[in-house]
Amino acid sequence: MELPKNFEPQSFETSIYADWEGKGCFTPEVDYSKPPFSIVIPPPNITGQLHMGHALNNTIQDIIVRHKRMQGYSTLWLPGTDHASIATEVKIVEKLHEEGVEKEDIGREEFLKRAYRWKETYGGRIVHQLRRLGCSCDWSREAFTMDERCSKAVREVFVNLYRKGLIYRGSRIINWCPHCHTALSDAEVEYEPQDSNLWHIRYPYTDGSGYMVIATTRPETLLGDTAVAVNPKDPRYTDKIGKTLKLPLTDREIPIIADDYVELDFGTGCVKITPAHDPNDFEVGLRHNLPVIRIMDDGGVINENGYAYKGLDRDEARKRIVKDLEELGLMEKIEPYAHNVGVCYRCHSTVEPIVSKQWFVKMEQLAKPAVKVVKNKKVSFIPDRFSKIYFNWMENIKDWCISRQLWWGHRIPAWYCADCGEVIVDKTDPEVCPKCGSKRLTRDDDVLDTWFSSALWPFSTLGYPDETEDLKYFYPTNLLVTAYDIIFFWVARMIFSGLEHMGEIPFPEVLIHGIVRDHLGRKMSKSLGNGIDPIMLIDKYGADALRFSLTTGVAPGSDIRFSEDKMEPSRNFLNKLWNASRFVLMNDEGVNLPEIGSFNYTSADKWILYKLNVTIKEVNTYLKKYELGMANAKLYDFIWSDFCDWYIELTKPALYGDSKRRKNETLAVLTYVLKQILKLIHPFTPFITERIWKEMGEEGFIMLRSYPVYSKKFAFTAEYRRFERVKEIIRAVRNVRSEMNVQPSKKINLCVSGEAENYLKRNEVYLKKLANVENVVYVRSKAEVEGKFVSIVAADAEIYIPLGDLVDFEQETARLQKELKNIENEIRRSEGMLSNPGFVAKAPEALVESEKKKLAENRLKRVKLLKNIQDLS
RNA sequence: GGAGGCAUAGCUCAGCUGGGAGAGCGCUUGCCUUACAAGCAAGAUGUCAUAGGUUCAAGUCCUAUUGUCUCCACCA
Repeated sequence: MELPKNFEPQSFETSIYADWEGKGCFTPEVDYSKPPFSIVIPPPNITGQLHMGHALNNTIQDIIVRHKRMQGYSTLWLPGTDHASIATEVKIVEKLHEEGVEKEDIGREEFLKRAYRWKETYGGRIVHQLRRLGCSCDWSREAFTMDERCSKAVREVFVNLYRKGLIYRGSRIINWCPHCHTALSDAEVEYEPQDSNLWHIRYPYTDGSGYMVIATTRPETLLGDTAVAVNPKDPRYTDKIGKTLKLPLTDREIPIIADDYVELDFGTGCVKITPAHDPNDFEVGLRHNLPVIRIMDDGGVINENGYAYKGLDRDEARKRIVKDLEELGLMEKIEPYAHNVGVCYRCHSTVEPIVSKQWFVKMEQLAKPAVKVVKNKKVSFIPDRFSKIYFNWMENIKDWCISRQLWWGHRIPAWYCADCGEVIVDKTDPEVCPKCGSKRLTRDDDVLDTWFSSALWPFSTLGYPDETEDLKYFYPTNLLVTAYDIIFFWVARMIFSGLEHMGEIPFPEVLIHGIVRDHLGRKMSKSLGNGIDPIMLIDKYGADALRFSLTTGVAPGSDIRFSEDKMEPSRNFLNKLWNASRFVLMNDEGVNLPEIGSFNYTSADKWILYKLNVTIKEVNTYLKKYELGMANAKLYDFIWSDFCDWYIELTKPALYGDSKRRKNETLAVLTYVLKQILKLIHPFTPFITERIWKEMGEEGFIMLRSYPVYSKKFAFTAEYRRFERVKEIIRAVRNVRSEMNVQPSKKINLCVSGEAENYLKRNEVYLKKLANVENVVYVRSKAEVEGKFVSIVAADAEIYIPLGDLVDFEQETARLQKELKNIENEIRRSEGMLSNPGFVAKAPEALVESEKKKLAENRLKRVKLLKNIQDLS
């Protein structure tokens, strides 16, 4: 039983993971004698590589999952990947392009073949990286949003929604990406600030009575104008309403209409209305029954409605139109103007609002119950403030555009009859038109928004629409863990989908965490090149160190600033744990240790067992609340400070002493505490704990053992407090040694008087070992102390350290004066509180009592200090 | 325009339902003490952004201000 001298996580992490996986440790049974606990992973895109965001998200999940598993839940962490329709298609198109091929050249079927091949090659990459992280996912249940199971669920849901009238097809204004050639949902549009101009253009009245000036940021859309609007209450234009204008650069005449949408105090108060290319204008157009003229094709090129500008790209058209207007004297002025421009979240091209025929999900009816379950806390966000973000979105939601003009994804299950025009939406592919019997059916070319299938993830992965055992046992899942940036995309949609299709919430809790930023607080991104590769960190420091770093000093929901230098403290900590374990193991000579509780504990034993017990309680409490940062801190402190710095040192006299019995009893406690420690911290650092566990002479894996729980048999409160006093005295002696420049190797003697004699006698061995003391002499008063000495004052003890020539009276006086000052400050504080009648009357009694006790002790200390100072002079 | 977060030691951040300011890194001093120098021991360092308020008691609760970040909306 011995560990290698050096802590080298690289040497064991991979094989331990393979061992776990091979033995089926991650695969839970559907077992009704146990409570279930399930989490579905936020499926990473198959295009992705593990980044720090994934590392954080999955570390959090794995800690919670491992804790629950050890607590005896039948625990399922269901992994999988997302086909990421648009992201993947963009990638594959790019790759084809590099080969000199366009997707249209090879056709849909061949394209999909290649896409699947690409998925086979790269889609598993991230899944293997999760294994490196130590994620205890049940790979036997691994899902993919486009696999058979999930696709069946998608089809089921689409057809059901369609039949309920919650999915419809219609011409609406949607966001169009001219680069990806597809529609986008509102959530897929990002806004970027852009410096542009506000062009003021003259639109002449048709009656020749001058012109109206309109202001626009998009002069090229002039070609599609079908009206100019003014506010009905605008006195400048009341007499103009109903007149017509000659639309420059065209042969069209357009009316002046009145609409409240126009602001009085912006621009000129006149707005050009382009229903086909602006969402607001589209609404205005509907109200006033205006024609809708599309002037751009799907690639952002001006079409046949664009007069002389036909065939020009939208940017080029803008330049030409501005130039032509200037030449015609129709450009009143050009003002610089900064505004936000919508861009595609995948390719960052400027999004073009256009009118187009698309499929939509009607949201109003679905959103209502989804808002309600969060309002009445059936689903809670942790931290709670994120529910506001959710409400804000859900309560202002518009219909969801779900069709995408892409090939990679779930193809919409709708067929059109060429003969009668019937639309057929069904769970099985139709052979003939049910209305006219025609066989000339063509399937809709579009695929569904990627998020349509992700919305079903908590139940599609468990077998929906079939009533599988998994679905019955594990649904609803227990928790969802995700970053706040996909609350809209994903969380909200899962909630209303679960309610609609399962009739039940998908999860009662949503744990929201922050984003990993770089050391300057910037988002880690490819374009900035400031990302850190988690796999590189794992190679260098080990997965445990990465996991520990990601949970150190974090508050729920807040962002993390991360840089590589956060890895060293974690690695050092694990090295500490490694070496402490080596210490325990190397002293254990394979003898049968006595059972814990079968012998009398020493004061130090009781102290550590008490502290361990408290730590167990705290860690469980924090884990239950998902306060990983706090649990992490408690473990760190207990292991490093209490166990390593104090307890291990305290055991050395017994381990190196003559009594075999004492040695074995001490070893029994050491071993017990270490095992508890390993279990406690296992969810955070699974590899090192499993590796050490293998040397501890236990059968099986630590990951399947039960998690420590608080035990009343270690409630040694009084003993703990007394031992804390011993520690205080040890610290004080060390301090004196240091301040008096006593050589660390030099042994000193202590003279003790006061009632502390009682317990110090019993703890002498620790005093001697930890403060390097030769002899402890118990005296009545300091008169008995020989030679020059320095003194330490406690409420229940006075300690004199004869140091002969090392003692400088002046220095010693100064030291005692400083101590006196501290004590007097404390006394003043206590007196202040206790002389306040409000405090005595209203504060909790226990607090008042402890304050009184402190005051009494400090007064005693003051008296002793004053005496010692007096005696020096 | 609307909503929210953050502001604590030189740096990065903890601080739960109010009750004597903490960690890591860095810094100073001394130590290779047979688990660990990726270490041990002893230290120094804070008008907890500002101004009010509530309370016996405020880093913690309330209000306002300043700075900063984010999300939503998107007025042409």
